[in-house]
Amino acid sequence: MRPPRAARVEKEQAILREAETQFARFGFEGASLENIAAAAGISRHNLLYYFPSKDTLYRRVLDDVMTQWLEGMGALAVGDDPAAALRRYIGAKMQSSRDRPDGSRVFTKEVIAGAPRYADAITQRVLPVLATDVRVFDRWARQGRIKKVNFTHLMFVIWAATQAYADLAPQFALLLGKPALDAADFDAAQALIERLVLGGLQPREATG
Amino acid sequence: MRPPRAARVEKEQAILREAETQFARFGFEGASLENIAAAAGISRHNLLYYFPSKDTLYRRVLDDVMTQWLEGMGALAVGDDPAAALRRYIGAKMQSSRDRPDGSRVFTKEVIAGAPRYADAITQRVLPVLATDVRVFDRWARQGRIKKVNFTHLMFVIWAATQAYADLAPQFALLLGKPALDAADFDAAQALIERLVLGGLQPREATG
DNA sequence: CAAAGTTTTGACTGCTTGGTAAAGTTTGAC
DNA sequence: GTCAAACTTTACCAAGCAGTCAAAACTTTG
Repeated sequence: MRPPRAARVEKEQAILREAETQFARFGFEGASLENIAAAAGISRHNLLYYFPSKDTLYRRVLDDVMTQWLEGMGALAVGDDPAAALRRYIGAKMQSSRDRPDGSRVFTKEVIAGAPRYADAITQRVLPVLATDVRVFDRWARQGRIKKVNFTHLMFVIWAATQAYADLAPQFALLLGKPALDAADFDAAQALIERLVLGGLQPREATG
Repeated sequence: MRPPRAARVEKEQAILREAETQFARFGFEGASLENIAAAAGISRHNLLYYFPSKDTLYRRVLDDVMTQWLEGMGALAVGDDPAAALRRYIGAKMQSSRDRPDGSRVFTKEVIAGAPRYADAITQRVLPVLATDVRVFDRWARQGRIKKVNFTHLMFVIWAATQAYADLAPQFALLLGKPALDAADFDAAQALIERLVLGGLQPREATG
């Protein structure tokens, strides 16, 4: 029998959307299938028909988030202007923080807990892309176009800074006296991060 | 009756220590008093004698973490050399990430969830100290000693970068192919963050 | 319509949760 | 030793949890 995929896919997406927000708020252990199902407008038993276990659902959410991230990462070496490439990468990561903060939050919570359920995917999917990007940086450094620093840690810091505007947005908003971050905040943050990264990679004239 | 404080304080500290690791791993909803008590070597009911509710215990953990952080923050304006002050501040924050990563993790998880239980403390305790620090930056900028940027966001980025080496340490370790971050990693990260921040604040010669 | 498939629901299990009330035990001051 | 305060344990509660099994309802296709 040819199943009417459209309806099914649509329902799965609704479940995944709600799961993302609930996992972001309560973490794996704290979130409940009951609440996720209710938010998606179905019963828990029905949810368990589409995703046979809580673990399966959780991994799907993380898989989707990571797939989106890796697309941005792989594009770092496109073109050959370091400044342009870095700006593009920072912009893309920042856009993820704006558009899909809950995805980032689920991922961060998983990592904070020690990645008990997703360590394998991190090493298998992220590590090769990271290695490629670091090699690009090294080439640029050899060509004298950017200062040679520890590029692995540079990527870590860029991740941390850009993801913070998804994960820690509530705190930042509180400290800015707003109900939520607005476009101007994201623009200011992005400009600052670009400045720090590009300024720190200036090839001539060391700092301090 | 004069209670023998020593034993009591000691037991409370043991509970708080275990609570910090459990909350860091599982979050507020996911952590259980049963497990925290067991890790501290007492029964759940006995724990509830020292901390009358899960909420009380949780807030105490966060209070302690924040108190330690604010000490470092308030010291930013000591002396009058921007570079030295920033280096000192980054170093202090980085040291917190090394020494007490679980504290940072509990805090981050709370914020990611939208700070449902701690928003008041963040505004009441952090905001004034942040405002003071930003004013110091502004003075330095007026004196032409550092470039004028958005200093509030600068603090956010410094927090994000330094805390990441507590919160995201498991991910970083995985990607570095180690069981855990070592002293060299923290040193390299700290040097890089200092470089980015100080390089980005260079008063003359804008970047790009 | 009827049969084969897909989707939804109901009943149920076994377990853990935070919290209360009360009884019991240890402790230290006098 | 006495007595009260500090501490610990036992018993209990109502609620929520993930997941299994089978039956029922609905859709689609011959």
